[in-house]
Order: sequence, then structure tokens, then C-alpha cells
Amino acid sequence: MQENCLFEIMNLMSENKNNLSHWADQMAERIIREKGDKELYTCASGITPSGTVHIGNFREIITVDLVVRALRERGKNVRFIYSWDDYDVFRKVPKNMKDPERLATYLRKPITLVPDTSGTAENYARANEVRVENALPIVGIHPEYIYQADRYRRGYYAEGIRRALEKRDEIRTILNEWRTEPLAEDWYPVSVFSSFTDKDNTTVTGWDGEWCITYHDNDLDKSETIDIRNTPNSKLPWRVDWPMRWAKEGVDFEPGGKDHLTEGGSYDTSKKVVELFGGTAPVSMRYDFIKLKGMGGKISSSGGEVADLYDVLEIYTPEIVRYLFVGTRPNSEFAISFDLDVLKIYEDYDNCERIYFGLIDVKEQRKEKEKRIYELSQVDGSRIPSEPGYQAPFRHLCNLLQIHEMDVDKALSSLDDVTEGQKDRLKARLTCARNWLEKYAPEEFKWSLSMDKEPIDVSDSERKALRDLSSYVAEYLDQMDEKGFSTYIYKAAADNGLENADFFSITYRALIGKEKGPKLAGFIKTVGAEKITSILSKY
RNA sequence: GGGCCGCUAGCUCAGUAGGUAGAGCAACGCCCUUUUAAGGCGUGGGUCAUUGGUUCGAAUCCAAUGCGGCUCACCA
Repeated sequence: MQENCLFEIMNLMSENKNNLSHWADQMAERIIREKGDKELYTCASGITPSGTVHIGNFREIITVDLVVRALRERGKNVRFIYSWDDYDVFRKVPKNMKDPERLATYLRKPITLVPDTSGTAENYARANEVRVENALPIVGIHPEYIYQADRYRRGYYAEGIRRALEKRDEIRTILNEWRTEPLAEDWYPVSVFSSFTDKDNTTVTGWDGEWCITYHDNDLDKSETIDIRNTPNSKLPWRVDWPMRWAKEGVDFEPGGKDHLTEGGSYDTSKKVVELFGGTAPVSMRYDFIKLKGMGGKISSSGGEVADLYDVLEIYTPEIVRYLFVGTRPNSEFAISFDLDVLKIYEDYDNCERIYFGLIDVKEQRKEKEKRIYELSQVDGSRIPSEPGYQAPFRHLCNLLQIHEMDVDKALSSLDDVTEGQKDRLKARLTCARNWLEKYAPEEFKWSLSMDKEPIDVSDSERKALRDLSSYVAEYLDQMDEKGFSTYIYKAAADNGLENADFFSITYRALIGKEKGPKLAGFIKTVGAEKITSILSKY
């Protein structure tokens, strides 16, 4: 007996030491502990697609994805559901939508009945959904989608609505615990879209104790009685809808933003209400919001200072997008950077990768942690790369692209030591570097070779120095290293009586039309003799 | 009013299963005559917000306090 107990404790201790460094693993263990050993674990997430689903909303999705992975790696059978609350009401027209005047005429109707003014989908809600559903597989996330408008309108939740009506008083009592204004005695836990106007300016006035409710349309001042099983009008309000679905789907885990996971927030009331539906509350965790940094006020594809997953995927490769979230505690706010920080993020990721492949020595504890972060950052968790990526610094890729007229394929083929296994990843990274240069890089960072430009005005001695440099390049560049060749740059300057500083400046102006540039000798070496001489021969 | 988060180097932040304080940028120095760095190497820099407690040992755990922020008490 005592020995057993000791054994258990030892087990727990080793469990704590092994493979529990990451919060997703800790959460998976907690779910198993609190929910018991189950045939199937259901993990859920969801949102109202009432506007652009931005990168902050994505945090919830990837939080669930990581926990799902951790559970599956423990041999568990897991269902990952994502609920689109597209039967929610259209409250206001977001700034970034087309044809706002037309959209405004649909206010107070369910978003699934609002037209998509961008013309890409069958309705407003669907347009927002499609964008996310197309983007998630890119980062290796594959939930099962649930469309609430469809379910409510088909009567799928009719029993849930009836149950809520039966438990009306209990629900009201629970909600009133935190309300400043108590709900009225004649309040019903149902909202109705008028069958005359589709708008929700209605008041439920009665229930027959079974399937029929009566509501009053406040716009038209008339009443109607509907059967909730076959009339697509009724819906539960959020604080009742959420727990009803927990019970219906048997949700074991669902995270929430801090608006839900605060005292008196919807998680608190829902965990009580769910019992009225015969269920129990899922394990939850709070995630904080995402800030954006360095978008420079540029209009993103979705308009305004909003970034969605596609905007982030433009400048970060899929595994690095995951890495941003995997490596950060969900509990705290962090910023996604579009400015020079991008360079560091890529370096951090490469460093993590080097630790994973044992290329640098770090303490054991750090190593375990970084390895887990690397694994969870991969798009396909079952296919971790067998070799590190090419690991070219982002800055170097930016220079390569600018040498090769921003052509990704040319830049790629200029590197002759890339393995087959590295090619796709490097190409993806080059594409991100190009996007970043075009949209977010500071001006000092950008340049292009003056291949087809007219020569700049120079003095006779400067002309002579550039010519000398050109012939040195033709003659010596290919056989020397960067350091060795740099002496010829100084020679060209000295032989023509020019100050080094002035000559560097002239050379940069001739080559890239700027006063400064990348360290010259290395730059000339990277660009190659052919291109350099073709520019300098004009002098 | 309730709840939560944060306070670590000049700046931005890692580090929170207790065990000698870390990175990047900035600063400073050096880099075979010889850059103005977007390159390399190196150096300096922190009473870990404050106070108290637990401990052999606390940035880390506990309790208070201060400052900053978010959020709920409408709707979702």
C-alpha cells in the first residue's frame, strides 16, 4: 500500500520532468486528468464571422490545435470542432467592407442573410469563413467546421431551445448573479428573427410548454406563433447558446479570450448553465490578445490596422507563423512584428532549429524545451524535417533578391549548395523576404542594381577610379576572397587621389544609386563580376 | 466595484516544475595601411517594482503595497 503510493508519486514526478515543458502538453495532461480516460476527446473553438477574422482570433484556433496535437501524441482519439456562429445578428458594418451603405440596410438581420458585397461568396458570413478555411490548412490546421445558422435553421438545436425554455427560471437566476440589472420576470432565453423582416427587433411573449413560442415584431407591431422545430427563426442568446453546445457536442476543452474567462464572464455563467443541459463545462484556458507592430499604417489586404492570417503568411513562412504562437505563453499579450523585428524572428527560429538538430550546445532543460517548440511549429506534426533548413539569414536573402531583380527563382539558383530537402523551404522563405521588402522594409533597406540606368555624373578622377575598379573586378574578383579583393578597392581610390570615404560613396551611387550600401567588397563578390563590370564599363 | 495580466540591462523582451541573472538592439572597443555596417569579434551595464514571509537557497512560491494595462458587470 505504502509502496504503491510511493510508486505513484515517483511516476508523477518523472511525468513532470519529462515532456511537460510546453503548455500544450501540460494542458493535455490536465484534460485527461479532469475529464478521465475517454474514447473520444472533443476540443472546440469558434467565433462569429461578423467581420474579418483576424490574427487575434487565430490565436484561439492554434491554441486548440496545439492541445489537440498534444492529446493525439498521447494516443488519444480527438475531435477538433470549429463553430461558425453565422446565425448571429449583424450589429454594425465594419470599416473595411465594400459598399457599406448597402450593408447597412441589413443591420439586425442574421449575418448569413447579409449579402457579400465583395462578390466572392454566397453571403457575408460565408465570405469571412472561406478566407479562414482556405488559410488554415497552410499552417497545418484541419478542424471540422460546424455552421450554426444551418443547424439552427434546420431545427437541429430545437431540443436545446426547448430545454432552455423549461429551465428558464434557473437560467435567469444564474445570469442575474452577475448582472447589475436583473432580467425581467417575463424574460425568455430565446431570441427570434422576425419571419416578416428577418430582423431581431422582437420580443418573445409566450411559450406553450412544448415546441411553440409566440413573439411580437416590434417594427411591424404584430405577433406570430412559431414551431421551433421547423421554423428557422429562433436562436439562443450567447450565454445560453455556448453551454447548450458544450452539452450537445460533449466539449472537453475550449479556450477563451479574457473577456469570457473573467469573473462574471460567459464562462462562469455557462459552466453553471451547462448542467441544466445535462453536461459539464470543458477545461478551459485564457489567451490574451495579439498586437501588431510595424505595419506602418499601411493598409493590409483586409483594410485598416487589422491583420489576418494571410497578411502574416505573406512575411512569415507557415512554420514560423506557428513558431510565433508555440513559443509564447497564451496567457500574455504579444506583438506580431512587420518591421525589422522580422529579421530577428527568423534568426530565433533558425537558432531553435539548430538546437533541435544538436548543432549547438545548450543546457539540457533548454534543449528539451526548444525541441518541443520546434516539433509543434512544424506544419505536419508527423513529418518533422530530417535536416535543418538552409538557414540563410533573412537579411542576406533580401540582398540576394535585390541583386536578382526580386526574382525568387534566380535568387534561389544563385545558391549552389542548397540540398533538395532544403529547396522548398528556402523558396518559401525567399518569397516571404520579397513580400516583406515590397510592403514593409524601411527605405534604407532597399536598393536595386543600376543595370539599365544612365551613368551618374562624375569627375575625371572618379571616372578613372571606377574604370580601375572595373578592371580589377574583371581580373581578380573570381580568384580572391572578400578580404583579399577589398585591397583593390582602396587601390583604385588611392591611385586616383580620392578619399576612401568619397570613393565608396561614388561606387555605391554608381552601382545602386544610393550613398551607402552593404559592405562593399562582399557585396561586389555576391553580385558577381559580370554584373558589376557591365555597370562600371559605362564609365 | 470584481477578476486577470504586467513591472527583469538605456530600449524591446526571454527566463516562472526554486539552484551562479539571458538575448537582440543601443553604447563602447577592436577588426592584417583601409568604410560610413546592413559584417565579424569582444566589453561594460541589472538591489529582477517595493515590503515582508516560506526555504539551506526565491526573478521564480505565498501575503500585502505601489504603478501600468486589459476585462466583466450591456450584447456577443
